[in-house]
Amino acid sequence: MTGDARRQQILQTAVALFSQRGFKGTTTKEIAKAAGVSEAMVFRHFENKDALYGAILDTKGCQDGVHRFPWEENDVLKTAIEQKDDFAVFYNIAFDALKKHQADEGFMRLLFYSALEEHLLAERFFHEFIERIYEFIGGYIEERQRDGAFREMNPRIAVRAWLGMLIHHSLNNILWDKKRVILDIPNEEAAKNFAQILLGGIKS
Amino acid sequence: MTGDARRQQILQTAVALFSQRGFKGTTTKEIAKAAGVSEAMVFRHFENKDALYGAILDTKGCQDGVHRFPWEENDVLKTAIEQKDDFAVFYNIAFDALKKHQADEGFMRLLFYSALEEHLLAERFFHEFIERIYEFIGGYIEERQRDGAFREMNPRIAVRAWLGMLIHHSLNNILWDKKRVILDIPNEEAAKNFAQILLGGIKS
DNA sequence: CTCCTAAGTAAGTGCTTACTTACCACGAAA
DNA sequence: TTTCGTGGTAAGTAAGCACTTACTTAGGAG
Repeated sequence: MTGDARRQQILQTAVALFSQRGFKGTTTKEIAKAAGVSEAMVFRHFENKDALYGAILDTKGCQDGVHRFPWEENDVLKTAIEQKDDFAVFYNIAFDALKKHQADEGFMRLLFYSALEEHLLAERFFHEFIERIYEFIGGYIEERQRDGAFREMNPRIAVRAWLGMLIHHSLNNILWDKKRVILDIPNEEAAKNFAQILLGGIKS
Repeated sequence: MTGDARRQQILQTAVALFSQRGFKGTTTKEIAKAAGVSEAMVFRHFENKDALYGAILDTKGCQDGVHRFPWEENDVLKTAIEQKDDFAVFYNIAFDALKKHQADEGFMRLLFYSALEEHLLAERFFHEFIERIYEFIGGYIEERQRDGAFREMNPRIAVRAWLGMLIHHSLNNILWDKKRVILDIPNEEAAKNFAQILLGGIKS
């Protein structure tokens, strides 16, 4: 196996373990064993445990789908924004996000762990990704306020409420209500209802 | 110092440390040092590290104010519910919750840690506390739907959206945006805006 | 004064941790 | 045929971990 392939493999193995047990709860020995190599190989490819964790957040953050911005690649959403079809805009943002959260539970757990453990790389992720979400969605709301379509209010509070619905719903599904005892609905229905609630709440 | 007093003191010290660093991230030596005793004293009072963690979740979950229900002790909220003053109901629920989250950051962090670590006491808390919140707020919404004040929809989705706004906002303040870079608003304003958004979104 | 108990500790124990060293195998180029 | 870079490991090391042992103190009862 080439060095690069092995590096990738160790990385993937580490994602799975860190997301299940957290940073402190995962040992380098476990990672090596799960990847089918000796512990020394882990340290040949990554300077130390921290660097491995950093590399995960780097590649996960940059390459994988989780934090590409939906309005940069989702054509349905792009035309909805151009046409100022408010329901379609928020429905598609929600549907897109819920789908991605569901598809990458491991990364969600990882991010949550690193926020609790106060890893500085979690901080970086939030500043690079979340701040831009507030800017983009907040910007759209501001534009629609100028159009007279939405009422006057701090757009960032609306974004906070909106992301709250989405992220909290995913968090429930991943962490607290895995069996869907309290609420068991498909993503389409959640997206539709959340979009209706938000729009009803911020329209003029 | 009496045995009981020391036990309580070790417990409190451990809460602070576990909530900051998680279970695996906290050593028994650190707990002992922070409590000003030798490590052996920790193990005299608690059989092992796990038992110490269990004792924390027990006392925190049962005795402290975090999970008393606001509609059982907040008089302003109780009269608002009787008079079906929808804004006052949701404003007070929000204000109460945000205040409690802010006052007990440590317990919030502990709960999230134990959810990630899949500690069964987190599960117990969820079923004893969160399920009853869905029942109560969901019940109120249903009643107002029968009155014709709220539109037809699954009340639990409305509750999910509502709790999402509140919990996500607290989570942001505790975990991701401690410096309030993205959004810096007092609890009153957050409660007011969230209540307005929800009510606008579910009214007939 | 003696004995007993409860609060307390210094100094371990054996195991695990992150990380290192010194070495091997093998295929391709010189 | 030698040489050399690359992918790989066995066997460490020092520090840190949860937990224990063997001991000391202090106060109160007989």
